[in-house]
Amino acid sequence: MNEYDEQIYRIVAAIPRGKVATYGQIAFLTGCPGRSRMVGRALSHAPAARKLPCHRVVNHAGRTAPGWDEQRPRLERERIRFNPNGMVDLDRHLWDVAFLPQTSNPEEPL
DNA sequence: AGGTTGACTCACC
DNA sequence: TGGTGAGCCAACC
Repeated sequence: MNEYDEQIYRIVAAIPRGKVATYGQIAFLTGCPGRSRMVGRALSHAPAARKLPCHRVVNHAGRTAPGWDEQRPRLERERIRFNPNGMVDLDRHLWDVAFLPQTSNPEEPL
């Protein structure tokens, strides 16, 4: 695994229970905004041994990953709400790390 | 080497 | 809301 993937995994591991993050958000936190596709790829290849909460990552619209039917039940198990259209209610559950003070380092796990 | 493919996003309709 | 098209970039034919 390369350093960039490691960085992504660290950030994903820091997503709190009951919250979700978007691929773009994570790409931004790695210092490489615009690389959301790379985030998706890294997560799709994430080793199971890491036991990452990758179900807490959705796309910018709140849609869950295509072809992964277990993601939604997992989210609902943490009391995350879905809109009638099948999207995560981002207004309610989006990880608000972007609003943290600058003094905190989002790349450090909590 | 060059075309295709994605767990994506944005700007427009 | 939802569709489309362009930009994106590493992995994979």
